[in-house]
Amino acid sequence: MSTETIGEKLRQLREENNLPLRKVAALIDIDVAILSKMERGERKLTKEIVLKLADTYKYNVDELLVLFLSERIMYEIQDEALGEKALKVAERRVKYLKENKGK
Amino acid sequence: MSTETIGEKLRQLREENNLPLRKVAALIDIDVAILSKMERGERKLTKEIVLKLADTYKYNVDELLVLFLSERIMYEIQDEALGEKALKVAERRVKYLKENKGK
DNA sequence: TCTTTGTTGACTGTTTTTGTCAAATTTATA
DNA sequence: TATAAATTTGACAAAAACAGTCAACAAAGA
Repeated sequence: MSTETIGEKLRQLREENNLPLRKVAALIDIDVAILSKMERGERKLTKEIVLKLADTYKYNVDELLVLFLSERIMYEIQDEALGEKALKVAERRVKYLKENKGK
Repeated sequence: MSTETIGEKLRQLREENNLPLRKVAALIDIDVAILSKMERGERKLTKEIVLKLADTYKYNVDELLVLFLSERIMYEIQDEALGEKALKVAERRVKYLKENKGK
């Protein structure tokens, strides 16, 4: 099971592409410092940045987005004892909403 | 399936106990306006408030907390197409963390 | 050593959130 | 209806969270 954070994943991708922070930051138009912090989890990523980076590295966008979203979800439940139950309830509700969408 | 929000649930509980906002607000030491907004979903609830209200109404704390947490989770994924997948990934990760807790 | 790369922290301004309050509205009851 | 009780609403200010900019610093390589 993959236990890496999205930040770690993005750093890995950047290194595989042999791109320095400086260049990637320029490509997606943000400050080097911010990108550095995002890769290390010191700053939260945004959906937009994730999309731009997926494009930059030509990497599966959905996989990155799922990782990104799941991390935000995990942040919400932190170390809550009831986290797992809450996840299951949320899942049921999402399914319910999907079935009744547009209604 | 229960599709009510935690706010609606809390309002229902308050009414079942025949308590006016004024009194409950005084009991848990917050402003009436805030409690009113929380019940109607205009203000986000906090874990602390949920705990205090469960106590005030003598209602199952875990049930309310799960509702509370799942609502925050749903807020994170909103109308994301990948929301359901992200939930599943989060679930796997929580389980993984549980198994390896303390390590 | 010089150069490139990455990290860190301070500083600024902006947005978001929070608490407080009073006026306005709704609801219930005498 | 008139009065009181209950609830809602919006304005305001304080506090907290967040985002972008920059320069100094540290690490690693050529």
